[in-house]
Amino acid sequence: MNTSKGLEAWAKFFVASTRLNQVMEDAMKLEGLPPLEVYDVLWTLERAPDHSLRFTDLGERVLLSRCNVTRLAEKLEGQGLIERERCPNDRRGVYAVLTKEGLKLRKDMWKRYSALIEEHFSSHLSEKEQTQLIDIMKKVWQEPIRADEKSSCPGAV
Amino acid sequence: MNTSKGLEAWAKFFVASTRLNQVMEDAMKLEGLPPLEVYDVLWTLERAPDHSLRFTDLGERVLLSRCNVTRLAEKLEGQGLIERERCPNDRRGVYAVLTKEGLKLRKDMWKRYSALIEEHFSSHLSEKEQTQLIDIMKKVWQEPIRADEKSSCPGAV
DNA sequence: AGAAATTTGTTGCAAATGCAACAAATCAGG
DNA sequence: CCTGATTTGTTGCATTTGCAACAAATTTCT
Repeated sequence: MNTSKGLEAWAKFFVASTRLNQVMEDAMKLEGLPPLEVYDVLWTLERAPDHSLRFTDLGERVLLSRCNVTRLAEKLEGQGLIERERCPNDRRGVYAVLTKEGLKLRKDMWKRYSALIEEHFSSHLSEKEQTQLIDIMKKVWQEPIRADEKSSCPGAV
Repeated sequence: MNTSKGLEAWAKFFVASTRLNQVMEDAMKLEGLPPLEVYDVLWTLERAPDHSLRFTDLGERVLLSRCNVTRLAEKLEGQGLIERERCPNDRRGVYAVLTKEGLKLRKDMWKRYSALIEEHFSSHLSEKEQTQLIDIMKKVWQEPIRADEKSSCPGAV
């Protein structure tokens, strides 16, 4: 059973993730790009079948509470990045559907975002270290398996 | 340069840190304990000389914006966890000083927090993996070196 | 010494967030 | 069917957060 080393690992992990996230957010904002949360939503929709997801599903994957999904969706719809569509089978349900503009913005954000990842993260690690990190992260957090999901592509935030 | 593997590493890193953080926060809240941000502040003060730090320094280390330091300090003071003390050398400055109650709460929180770290993080990793992770985190984020003593108290050399 | 620039903490305001209550729709089980 | 329980999305409310303006104190530079 581990004590100090495990705790030190957590501390370093926690600090690094917090700081790097902050650095990325600041850099994105500095160029007038939306926060990474928006990227996350757009990218999640892009991977989903028909570029659409029910609000509940979207919230689960993106880690937003329900009310926040409603409000964020409202805002994104106002910017023409997504559209709402009522679910035919379940009249409670609402789909968020990615628009062309949303797709374009996602790609534009990715240009900058991927460069930031490279600059502040990947470039500091050897390929071997990257592999090690991937393995370690897998052990520490396993995303629940979703039935749909297309295979990996750019930055599954 | 490398591309896909570095980006995958970032994605996994980002998701794991976000989710684990959420898990920990929820668990703490479930037991009526304050959020980890409070732990962070208390622990930062505890490590500092005389258990005290100027608001600016505190904000830098804990990653709070200035106004948030003021307000969080206000709240913690109301709960008797810290005290404010004016800086003698710089009449703009305010120190946040840890109280006995603050120290006690920090320790109580740590009992639970460390158990959560063990449960959700350390126990999933071998000692070797923990070492690897520490090394990788160091490469990816190096905390600025603080000239830790009364550094930011001007004129107090 | 004195004017300009910078730092430090506070405050008002607007936006974001979490929580709980809510109505409508669906589901479960007799 | 029918009643009660659950799910889904929305909304009101209180809290939190970030941003910008601000005054006081200090530093810088001439």
